[in-house]
Amino acid sequence: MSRVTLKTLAADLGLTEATVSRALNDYDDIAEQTRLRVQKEALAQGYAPNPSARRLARGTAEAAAYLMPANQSGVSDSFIGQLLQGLGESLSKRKWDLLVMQAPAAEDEAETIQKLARSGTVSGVVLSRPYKVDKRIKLLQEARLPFVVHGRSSDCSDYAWYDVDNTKAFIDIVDHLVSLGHCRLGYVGAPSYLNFAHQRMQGVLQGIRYNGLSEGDLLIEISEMSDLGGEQAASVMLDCDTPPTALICATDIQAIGVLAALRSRGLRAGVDVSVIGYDGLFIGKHSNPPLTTMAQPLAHSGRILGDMLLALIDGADPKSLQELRNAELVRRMSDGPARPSQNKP
Amino acid sequence: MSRVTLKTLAADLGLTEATVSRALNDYDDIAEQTRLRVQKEALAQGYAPNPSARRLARGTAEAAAYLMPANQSGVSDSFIGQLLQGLGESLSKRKWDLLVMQAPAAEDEAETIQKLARSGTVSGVVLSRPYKVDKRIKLLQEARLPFVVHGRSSDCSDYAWYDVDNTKAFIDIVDHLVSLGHCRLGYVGAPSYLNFAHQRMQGVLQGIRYNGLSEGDLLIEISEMSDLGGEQAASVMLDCDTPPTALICATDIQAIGVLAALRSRGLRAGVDVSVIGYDGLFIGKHSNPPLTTMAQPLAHSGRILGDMLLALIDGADPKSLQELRNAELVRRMSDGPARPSQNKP
DNA sequence: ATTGATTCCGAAAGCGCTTTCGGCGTAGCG
DNA sequence: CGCTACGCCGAAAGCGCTTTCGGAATCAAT
Repeated sequence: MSRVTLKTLAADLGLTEATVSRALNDYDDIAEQTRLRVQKEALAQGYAPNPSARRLARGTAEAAAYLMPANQSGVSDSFIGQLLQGLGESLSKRKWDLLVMQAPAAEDEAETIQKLARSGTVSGVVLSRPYKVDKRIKLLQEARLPFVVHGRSSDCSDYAWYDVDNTKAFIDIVDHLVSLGHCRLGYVGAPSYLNFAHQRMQGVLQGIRYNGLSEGDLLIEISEMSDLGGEQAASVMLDCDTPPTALICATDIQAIGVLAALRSRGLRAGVDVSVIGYDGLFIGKHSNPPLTTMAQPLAHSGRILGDMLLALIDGADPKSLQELRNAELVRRMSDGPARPSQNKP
Repeated sequence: MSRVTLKTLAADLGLTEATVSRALNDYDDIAEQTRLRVQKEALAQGYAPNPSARRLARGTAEAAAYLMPANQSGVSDSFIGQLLQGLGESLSKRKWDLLVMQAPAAEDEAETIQKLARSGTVSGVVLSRPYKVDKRIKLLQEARLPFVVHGRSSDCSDYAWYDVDNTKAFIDIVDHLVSLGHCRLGYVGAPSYLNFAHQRMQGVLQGIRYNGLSEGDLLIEISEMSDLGGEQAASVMLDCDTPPTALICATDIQAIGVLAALRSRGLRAGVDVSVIGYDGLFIGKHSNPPLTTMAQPLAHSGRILGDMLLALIDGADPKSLQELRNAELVRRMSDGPARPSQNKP
C-alpha cells in the first residue's frame, strides 16, 4: 500500500494523469460525469496531492511566512498565538500553508529574507513590529515579494500595513490624565528603534503640548519592555524631587512593573499616583490594582493581515491596503484624579 | 534579471546542473577546486535552491508542522510563542521549515492530519495538549508519520513525548498544603478530556489518600480554563457550609479567577484561604496577591521537542524518546498556614 | 453527405532539482 | 608500455504535478 498519486489514480480510472488533474481542479473542459467519477474515486482513495510537485509545476508557493519578532526581554508575547490563528484561518481559505520563520541572530535577518525571496519558499510575508527604519521592508520591496506589516515603520507610504494609531492613543492618554487634573507626568518608554515606541513617545509629547503643558512637566525614562524595566524606570522617577503624579507606560508589561514599584513604596496606584498602560493585555485585568490601559483591537488582526496579503497577491495596490485602527481606553483601577495635596511637598 | 536557478548557474560556470548540484551539496566526487568555484559563484549570484523542487526530487519534505491547540476559552496561550521559537531553532539546524496548522473545527482535525500525512507536506509533526484518548495520535501512528507529543495521552507507551509529571506535581501541592495544616481542600479542575487535567485530578486524589484524608475532605469543581471559570468554581465552594481552607487550581488562569472570588468576599488569599495554581505563568508574579504555583519548566521545551523529532526521523525508537520533567513549587503570597479558627464556625 | 464548431480527453513538455550510471582522462601498477 | 584504478564530471531519468496543444469524436448546420 504505497502512496496514492496522480498516476495510480489515473491508472485505476483508466484515464490520463492530465485528465485526472483537470477533473480535480475543476477545469471546465472535463465532462461533468467523469469529473464526478474522478472526484469520487480520489476521495475514496484518500488522494492528497503532493504540494511540492504542485508548487513546482505551478510556479507558485501557495504559502506565506510569518516573521516572528525577536523575543527581546524574555517576556513571551501572548499575541503571537492569536495572530497565527487568525492568519491561518485567512490563508486556509486558499489552502495556503503558513510557516513561521525567525532569524537566528538579529544580523541574519537580512539574509533570511533574501533566501526567502530568492528561493520562492513563500509567496507572501507577514512582518511584525517593524523598526523605525527597517531594512527588512526595503529588502522585501526590492525582492518584489508581497508583504504586509503589522505596524508601521517611519516611511510607510509604499506598502500594506495594519496598525493602531499609537500617537493618537497616547495623546488620548495625556488628555485623559490632564482632565483628571494631573500636570506632572512621567513616561516609561520603550527603546525607540522600535517604531511603535517612537510613535507612542511622540504621542505623549504632542499631548503635553496640546494641553498647554511644557516639556518640563514631563519626565521620561526609557526601559526595556519587561516588568523589571518598568519597575526600575518608575523608581527613578518616583524617587526624584518632584515626582510625577501620573505615569504613562509604553506597554502593559512595563506598567505592571510600575505598579510593583508603587506598592513597594506604599503608594497606591489610582489614588496616590495614576498609571496607565497600553496593550489591553489580559494580565492587566488581574494586576494589583487592575490596570487602566489603552486596549488595542487585535482580536482579528491576524485575519485582517491575512486577507490583506491575499488581496495584495491578487494584484491590489499596496497603498490601498493600509488600515489604521484606534485603541480604546479601558478604565480599571490604576488611574484617578490628581490629589490636591501631593506627596512630597 | 530573472531568477537564478541551477541551470543558469551551470551555464555561467560552464558545467552541468548535476555537477553544480553535487558541488553545492558537498558530494565527495567533486574536485575541491571546482567545488569552491561553484560555491563562490553561487554565493555571488545569491543562488537559493527552490525548496519545492528539492523536496520533490528528494522525496522528503524537510519540514515539520506544529498543530496548534484549539484556543478554547479565549485566553490566548502565551507559551505558543516560546514553543515555536524553540522548535524553529531546533529545526533550523537542518534547515527545515516549520509550519503551523490548525483544524478549522474540532471534528476536522482527523481530516487535517490525514491530508498532512498523505500529501507528504511535512516529515514530522509536533502535537500539543493531547486528549485523554486522542485519535490524532492514532492517526499519526497509522500514517507512519513521525511525531512527538507535548504532553501525554492515557496510553503513552508507544510514542515520543515530553511532559511534566502532572500527577506528582499535584501530590506535592497537597503535601505542601497538608503540611501547612490544611485539611479541607477544594480543587478547581479543568475538563477531563484533556489528559493533563485528568492527571492533575488524579494527583490531588492520590495526595489526599497519601495524607490520610478522606474524599469527604475534598471539594471538586470542574470549570473551563479561564479566569471566570475559576472564579465561578471558587464561588460555589466558598459559599458552601464548610468551605475549604485551601484551593488547588488546575491552571494559573483559573487560580487568578479564584483570587478574584476571594477578594470579592473580603477573604485574603494566603491568610484566610490558601490558593495554589499550576503553570508558573508570568501573570502570577503580578496578581493580587502574587500567586503561589507549581511552575513547569517550559523554557526549552520547544528545542527539546524539536530535537526529539529530528532524532525520531533519524530512526530513533520512539520509546527511547520519552522525557518526564518535574514541576517546582514557587511560593509567592497566596498560600499560608491554616488558621486555627476558621471563618464560618 | 460536407463542413464547421464544440466537447472532451490524451500526448507531451516542463517546473528545478537530485541521483544513478557510465565514460573520459590521468595516475599508479606491474 | 599496457593494465587497472581512480577521480571527476556529463548524460539522462525521474520526482508528482500542471498546462498547452492538438486530435478524435460528437453535434449542429448547410
